[in-house]
Amino acid sequence: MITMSEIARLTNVSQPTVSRVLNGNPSVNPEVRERVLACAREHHYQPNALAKSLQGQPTHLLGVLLTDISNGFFAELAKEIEMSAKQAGYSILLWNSNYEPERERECFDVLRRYRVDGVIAVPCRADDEFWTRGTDALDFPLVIATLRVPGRDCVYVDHAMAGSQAARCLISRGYDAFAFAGTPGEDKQRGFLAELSRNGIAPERCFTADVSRDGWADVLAGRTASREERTGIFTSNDLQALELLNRLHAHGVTVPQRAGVLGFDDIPVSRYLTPNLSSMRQPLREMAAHAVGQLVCRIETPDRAVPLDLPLYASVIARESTG
Amino acid sequence: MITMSEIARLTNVSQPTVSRVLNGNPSVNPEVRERVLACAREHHYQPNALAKSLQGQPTHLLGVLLTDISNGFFAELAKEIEMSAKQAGYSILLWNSNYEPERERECFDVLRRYRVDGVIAVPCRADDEFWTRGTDALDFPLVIATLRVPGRDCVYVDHAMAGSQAARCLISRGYDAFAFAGTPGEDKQRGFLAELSRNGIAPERCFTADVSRDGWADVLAGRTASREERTGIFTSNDLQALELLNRLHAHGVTVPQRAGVLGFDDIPVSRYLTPNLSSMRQPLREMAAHAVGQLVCRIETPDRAVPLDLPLYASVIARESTG
DNA sequence: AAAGGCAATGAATACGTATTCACGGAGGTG
DNA sequence: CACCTCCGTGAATACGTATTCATTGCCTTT
Repeated sequence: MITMSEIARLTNVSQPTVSRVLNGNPSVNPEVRERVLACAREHHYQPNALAKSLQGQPTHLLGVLLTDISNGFFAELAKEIEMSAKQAGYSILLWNSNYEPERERECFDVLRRYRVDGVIAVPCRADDEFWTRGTDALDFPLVIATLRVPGRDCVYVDHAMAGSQAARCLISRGYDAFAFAGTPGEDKQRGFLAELSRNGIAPERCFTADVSRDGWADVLAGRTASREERTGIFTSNDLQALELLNRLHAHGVTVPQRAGVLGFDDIPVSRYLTPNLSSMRQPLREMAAHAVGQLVCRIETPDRAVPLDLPLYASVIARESTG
Repeated sequence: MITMSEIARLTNVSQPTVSRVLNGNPSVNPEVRERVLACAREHHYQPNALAKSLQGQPTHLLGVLLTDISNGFFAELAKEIEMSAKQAGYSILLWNSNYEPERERECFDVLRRYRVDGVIAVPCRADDEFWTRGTDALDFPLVIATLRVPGRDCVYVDHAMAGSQAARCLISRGYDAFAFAGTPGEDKQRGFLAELSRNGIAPERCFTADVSRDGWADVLAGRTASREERTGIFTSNDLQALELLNRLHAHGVTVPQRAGVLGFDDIPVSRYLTPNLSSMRQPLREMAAHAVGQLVCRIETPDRAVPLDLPLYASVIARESTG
């Protein structure tokens, strides 16, 4: 691959002059400029980004650490991040933690080796001390996406609020019993139950199902079938909603008449199901754009301002499964 | 970030000695080695990968160029590639072409700037001359994934064979009319029709639908409803299959009794549908592993051997929708 | 005891780039 | 005509690392 010195030799100038030409420095003879540019074009010159960074120049590399890019949600997020980053002139070094905290540590070592200018990360767990405490003396700015980590720059969706929105949606559709399917302790569950209670729904009409137990969908569907009320069910993600729809069908519960189902994530297949799945959509593009924006801002003006804590809001996409 | 020279200063040795210690060179005093290692650990030293590469060392960076990572199929592929690469000691520079050939060119410029050791690419179009011809004098090894590009290293799934397998599957289930839904001219379509013909199915019992026309699913479902035969339908991907199931349901066609549906890609939701969607699964992990393996091989022994042309085979996952 | 070999180490250099500094010449001013 | 300024240019250097080469001191061999 051709270098500046090589171009300098071919055009009978010095290497610094080539550097000046290629970086648009005005103080260079127009005739010389043309000669050098022509030569560079001819040989498809591309500057060595690595050598540049040795001069203290930024690498224009951004680390992106995800839990699992094969998950459609993160895949979409990654795409939006990549597009925003590209627009800002940065390239993406991708790393998958596979939900293993150990991999997260490993990732940081590698990213430091490549001298990335900054990192956008989706931690496995928001309460891991590696994220809350251990990264104080970091070598680069870090923005957390998807989760809220107090004290750090973070951009995320307010899941408690989403739970609350979900509850309002199901109430307004006339359901009179309610269930949440997800992992116990989730913010969505808290928000969901709180909103139900605020609306005067008696606790005995509110259920929760733990999706980490085998057969949860069957149990929940059976319970729904055996009751008189119309049950509005909110699930923690769309795949769970699909599984539930499947079991409800098996138990003869008609959707949306006897039960309403509201998913979360709005995966692409939702609109093709019978009935179409209602879901909640996270503002992925905004999340990515804000994360990259904040990161670039930190990179370019590294003063110690207060951390950004930006909650965004999901929106209900009502289709057939909620009537 | 701490450097070798800094460590050298702190431990009263020379920088080359530090280099020797950190690279496991045996000819260094054990006592000195311990002192240096301790210091490096204490300061969380990480070598500057960029400076290393200036010495002609490999960057251990792999470019990965995809059309669209938000597509679940490529997302899964990306994950497998990343895992294989990580295992081989390489990191991933990710780039999305968004199906725009212009972006592909742009990507190569950037990857050259970062001096990647090699590239795995999924081109927008296999017949683009950029891939078939323009990359002869490339600065790094290149392996094509997913598509067959004659004359280049490539690892892909044999779609014609997949079409043929699909036809055999549907025939064996007792369907007596057949349809393919996809883009005209696809290898899958060719293989599908050829196999039907080989099995003596009359051409008037074989249809094709062009999914790029609005309402194709409705038309195909209507046609299926109006005929006497049981129709076995093969779709080019699972999302199309879902759309079709939806329309078949609307037209009162029961699946799998009156029509069978076989998708392609085996996206995760397939198993939650009612009825469960039968599909064909591409060996993603093998594809990724072979692509990375071949690439690493080219990187480490850059002799001009004949290009690899490795077709892999998809397999039918029979669920309820094909009876 | 002299010669030879080896182990441990440091000095110097190279990689590709940006930057600082110095130099020469052209132009202007007094 | 002497002086100063500014423009265009090249020489030298720095960045962090690996490598080559030279040096030192010690141990073995004759």
